[in-house]
Amino acid sequence: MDFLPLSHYSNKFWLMHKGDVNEEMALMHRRMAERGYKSTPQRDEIARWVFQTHDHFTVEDILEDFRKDGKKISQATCYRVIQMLLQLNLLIEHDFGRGVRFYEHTPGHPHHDHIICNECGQIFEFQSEELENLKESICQKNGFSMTRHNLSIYANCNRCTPEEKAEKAKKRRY
Amino acid sequence: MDFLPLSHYSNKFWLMHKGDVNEEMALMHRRMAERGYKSTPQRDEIARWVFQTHDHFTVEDILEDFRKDGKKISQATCYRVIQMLLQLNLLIEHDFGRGVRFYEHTPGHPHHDHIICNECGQIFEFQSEELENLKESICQKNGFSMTRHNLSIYANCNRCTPEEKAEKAKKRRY
DNA sequence: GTATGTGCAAAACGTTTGCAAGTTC
DNA sequence: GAACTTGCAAACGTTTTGCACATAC
Repeated sequence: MDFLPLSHYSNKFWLMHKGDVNEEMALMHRRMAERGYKSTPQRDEIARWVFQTHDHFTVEDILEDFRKDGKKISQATCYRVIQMLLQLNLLIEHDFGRGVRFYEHTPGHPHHDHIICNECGQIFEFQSEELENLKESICQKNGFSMTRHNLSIYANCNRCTPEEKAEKAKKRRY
Repeated sequence: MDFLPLSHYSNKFWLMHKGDVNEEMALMHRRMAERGYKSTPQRDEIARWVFQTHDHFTVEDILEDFRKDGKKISQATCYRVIQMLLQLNLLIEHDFGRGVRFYEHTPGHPHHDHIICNECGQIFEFQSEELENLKESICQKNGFSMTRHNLSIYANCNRCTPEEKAEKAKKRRY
């Protein structure tokens, strides 16, 4: 069991991957070409944002940043590009039961599970080989071929003080 | 690892618990009294439906059955009663990423995880003590006190033929 | 030039809420 | 009779869609 260095505490781990963004863009363009998707400035702009973000994000997060930067890309396009990235297997979708869909890009981001703090809303990631093997073997034994899985553990973290929790909970939009 | 006899194949397992409905109603009334909720015909009617249903259901499922039976209970009330049952810990909520919330009642229904078939949409249940222990130990080791968790495995089942899958997929609303 | 993608506004979806009227205790 | 619950319709927040215009190849 390994806890990844978490983007919420420090995103050093992921920043080491910064150089990958161009690689991921190239990968995307290859897959787009294969499937007949055309390359457009909007798609590139959104994809670059996505590949640069090493955290769980919502569509609103993208739009907010674009508004701040004065970039005008419509909401509809944004949703459509996210759908495309999902189709190209460059993104995965999470539903943490907060009424919004969260996304994270997959290239360079190995499978992991999530722990969501009930109190402060922070999303933590962890990996457990043992857990992965167990899931796989449960499926195999019972005649399922697993395509993806999603373990969300809701818990109370001991990472912040009650005061910090209250403050973070207040700031949470979702 | 045990596969429960699944309500989707046969609900014999759960039907054995049929006699519990009145017990569950009594439990609900006790908890309602404790917390100052008043007893109303609508609450009883909805609760009875919930406790009689040994399957994953949506609010729309309840309303549909009531419409069929000519029972007039408003949508708003239905949502409100579900919220109450959640508060009373008689119900748990699942989000299988289909845009609707699924519920199942907890009394007499031990914790289990889910496998959702990508092709036919059926929801299967299983229990694994090993898996539960592993989740618990991961949390403990890392300073989280787990309150609940949610493992959804998406897979292709081998339970029905391609034709049946196509047919079931067509019927799926969610 | 044709097929595809974009932006806008409107619709769709499940869910929640404000309020007046009705019910419970 | 005070407090709570209901039903209706309207509002909500996120996501999707229809359509006219623009762009990519």
